[in-house]
Amino acid sequence: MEDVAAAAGVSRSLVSLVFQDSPKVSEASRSRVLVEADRLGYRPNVLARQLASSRTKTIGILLDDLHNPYFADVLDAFESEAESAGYRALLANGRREGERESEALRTFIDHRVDGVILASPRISDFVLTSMSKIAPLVCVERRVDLPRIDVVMHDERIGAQLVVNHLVSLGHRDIVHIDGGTGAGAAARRDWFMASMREAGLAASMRVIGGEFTEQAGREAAEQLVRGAMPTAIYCANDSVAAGVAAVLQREGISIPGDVSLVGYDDTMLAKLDLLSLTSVRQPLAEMAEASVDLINRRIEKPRRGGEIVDIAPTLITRRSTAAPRA
Amino acid sequence: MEDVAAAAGVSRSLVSLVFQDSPKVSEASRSRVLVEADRLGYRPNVLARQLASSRTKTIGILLDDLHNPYFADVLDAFESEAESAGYRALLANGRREGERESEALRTFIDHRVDGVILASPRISDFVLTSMSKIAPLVCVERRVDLPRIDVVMHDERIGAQLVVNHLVSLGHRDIVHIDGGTGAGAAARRDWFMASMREAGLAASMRVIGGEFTEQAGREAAEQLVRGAMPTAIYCANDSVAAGVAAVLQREGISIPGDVSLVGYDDTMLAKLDLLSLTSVRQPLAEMAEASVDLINRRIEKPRRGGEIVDIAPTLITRRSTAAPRA
DNA sequence: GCGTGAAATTGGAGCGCTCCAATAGCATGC
DNA sequence: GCATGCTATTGGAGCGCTCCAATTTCACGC
Repeated sequence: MEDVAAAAGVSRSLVSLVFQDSPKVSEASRSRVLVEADRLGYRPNVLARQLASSRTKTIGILLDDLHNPYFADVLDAFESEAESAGYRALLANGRREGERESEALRTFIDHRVDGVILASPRISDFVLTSMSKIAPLVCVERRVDLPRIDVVMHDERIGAQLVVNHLVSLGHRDIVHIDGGTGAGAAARRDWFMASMREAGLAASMRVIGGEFTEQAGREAAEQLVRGAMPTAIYCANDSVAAGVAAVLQREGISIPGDVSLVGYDDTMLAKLDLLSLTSVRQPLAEMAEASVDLINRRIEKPRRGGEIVDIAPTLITRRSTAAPRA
Repeated sequence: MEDVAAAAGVSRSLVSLVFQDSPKVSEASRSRVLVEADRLGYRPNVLARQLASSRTKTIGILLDDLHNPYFADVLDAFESEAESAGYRALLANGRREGERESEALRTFIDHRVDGVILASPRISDFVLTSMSKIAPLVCVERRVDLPRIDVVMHDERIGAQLVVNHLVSLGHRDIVHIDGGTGAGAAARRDWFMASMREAGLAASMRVIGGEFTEQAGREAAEQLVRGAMPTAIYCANDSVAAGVAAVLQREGISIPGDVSLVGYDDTMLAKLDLLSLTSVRQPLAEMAEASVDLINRRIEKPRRGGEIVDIAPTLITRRSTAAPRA
């Protein structure tokens, strides 16, 4: 920096201003500095810059499990949103353990990120509360009710309604939901399914099977169904579960959607696979990402604001796995 | 830091030493400092630390496409390896564009990472060369031949042999390879397939169909095969291609492995899906990660070392998609 | 020619740490 | 009692930048 300043015949401060895109630098000096910087191969040291300015222009994104294709989509949406809002994104992988997540969160804070986005975190409320005093926190897909923490959710209620209405309008009445057990958001997904069925006047014919958010759980539930009374449609807690169900049905020679319609949730890569071509609920990740970054920005400006909850409507992507039931 | 020092009745330097785990601090002072730090909620500022020490203990991991489940596995392996070697991992997403990758690499360097691991990068040799003068670079799964850049590959030759030997020992002779077109590593995969077939004395009955590393390409190739002469086994350039092939075969009522055996590559989540249960070649990611971090460490110590190439043997994971051909 | 206000530029302190050379403390042997 | 060789501590300069208040420059009107 010193050298660039000398070469351009200006002070260090001026060079600093140029690299901050300050408007109060004359065009002449600006270009002179830029030329010399380029010639000398100078690039500002991000670390020093961050230390001096105490703003890092970085947000942390904490993911739960990169093996779940859903989180790849989440990451993509949130990273590009952060980027277009002028932030650099730092990533961390919680690997499904609250303990590791807390540690990752600490690391973010040690790195002085301007804010953190937590996707379906399992961190305890206690840790969340204490961290929220240090940096703005946004929880995505987990409804926490803590003083200064914002929440972004997609609207589970609409998701359930979309699925049930779609199936009902195709003529299904006998619909089973395989739930996500104790997984994050599983309860809401199940409850809204039941509510939607009741609304559709199908309270009598609805069924719920306990599961988990995994392929394995889908297989087990499907085997149970195959041995007992098959419904005409199966609505799974997520796409992985649906993949497990599909595997069993295929093995048993039960056709999708000929004999049974199948619906997933999250619209991941799995749903798009031609082999499965799964009707699935797509979370509005882009909008959720936008809302999250916006909430962080607003909390940076006004740290003592109360916690907000933003709900965003999902959409249903219909594919070949759903059709009218056999007459 | 000042406050902690005062509270513990020592100098700032001593506090610094404690947090560096220096061995030359007396047990008494150490615990006193630690206690006070904890009481005051002091945590060292990573930024300042990095600036002052000019070592960040961070390595950058550049991935190509997080939507490809293969890269999720890669990330996992490399991140945990970096971590256990005492590094923090910074992630970036190249999104399949050389241009974006170069930029991400720049960002890493701006952040003064101690080294960068590039997974199947598309960056030009020119950029690679100039960056390699600034930070240690390791290319994974791309065989570059540049002065100070190390390379880690899995051994494509062994991969091809494993597949061909497995199929041949099951009794297959008529084997088709759907290749990855111009994708990274596709040529090697194809060439070693042909070499292995020749070695097995099957030069006459081997076939190669041009493709790409995508599900779509798999479907197209499969349709071509269905319309023409079906082989008894299909060896795909990767698991996504195999998924595409499987979709078409299923639709056509061609049974796997009854009518045709199917083999993939990379052993991703797709291969593990019960629906597909795909025999696939597993890259030794853990070993590759270990080698990469080791190469970075060694280049930090000895920057002018010549570029090394490390090859690691893959293994074959057999599942239900392969069996003896119909008599 | 001079005062004026806005625009452009500058010097220097400070961000929170590390690292080095210098110093203090302390048992050891003679 | 003192030089010796340790180990444990300390002061202060420096990492590369930003930011503020102060200063210079400049165009303008009278």
